Amino acid sequence: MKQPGLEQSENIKHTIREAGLRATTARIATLKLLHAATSPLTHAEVAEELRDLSVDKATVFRNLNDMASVGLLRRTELGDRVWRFELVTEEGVHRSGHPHFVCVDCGTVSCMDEIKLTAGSIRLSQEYGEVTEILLRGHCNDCS
Amino acid sequence: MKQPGLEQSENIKHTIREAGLRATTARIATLKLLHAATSPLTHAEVAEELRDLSVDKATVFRNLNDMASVGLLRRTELGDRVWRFELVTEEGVHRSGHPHFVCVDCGTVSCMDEIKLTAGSIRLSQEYGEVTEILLRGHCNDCS
DNA sequence: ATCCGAAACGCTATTGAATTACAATTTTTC
DNA sequence: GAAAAATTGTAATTCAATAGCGTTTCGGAT
Repeated sequence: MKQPGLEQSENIKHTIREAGLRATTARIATLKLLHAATSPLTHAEVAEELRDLSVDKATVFRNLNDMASVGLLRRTELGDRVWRFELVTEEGVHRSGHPHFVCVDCGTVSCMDEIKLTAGSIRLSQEYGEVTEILLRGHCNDCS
Repeated sequence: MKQPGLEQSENIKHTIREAGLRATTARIATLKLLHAATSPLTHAEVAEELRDLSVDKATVFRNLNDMASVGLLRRTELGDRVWRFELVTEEGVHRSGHPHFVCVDCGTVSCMDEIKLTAGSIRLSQEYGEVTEILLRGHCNDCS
């Protein structure tokens, strides 16, 4: 009989190390939490959940930011001055710089892969600069 | 010879009163400032400009928020946990939200008035939801 | 398996935008 | 011009987020 929890931990460890970070218990727990979550979580929410493991708030902040900066997580701001974090899945292909749609109500981030804003972006680049991220905010169909 | 400054003040006074607020010097100065600005201004920027008139920071905060809540200003959050305010003009393009370009290096915000993402947005709305804000991030021409 | 340097942690203090309490002042209306 | 109500100044406060620093832990090399 397999032990799914253990196997998941090993996968997560591997993922963290692949990203160039050390696989600490706090980081593993953070990723597990975000993996189970159905919407982006705030610093405070993650810190609350990890308090049982006696993980300090500052550590949670640092880990979330660090993992976001290496591409494991996506950091979004919904308009209430609070950062929210969600897992960047393998198949999500966050790399290629496609637009994102963020629901300001539930925080869900949708990747608009198929939308072609490329031509417009190129035209914009000459006027304003190099566009690295396109973000649309609004109320998603589930929330409105 | 007309006095354009005075006339503008009278118009602004009228606008403020129409919105149901009292036309105080701080509010008039704030609207004049935002009228002359080419991009949204932060609380801090407005407060800095109004310091000569010995207007307190708290007053600037309150006035900006109050005028935003009655529809004279638009309050936006561009991802750096700082509110920015811009004029909502009666006739202009500013009526409906226009895209913003934010330089991730220097923080400068540009209003992309002339860019027409409207058609695309309408099309997107059916797929994802109601788009209320369009934001582009990147490196502006001065920084790259 | 043990060692060691770098990375990460816990704790505490600090920043900075934004908000609030309350008394004093200004604006509007009569 | 005077009274009522809205607005302001001052100072204190909140809260997310960040930074300093000594200690601990991780992970590759011996």
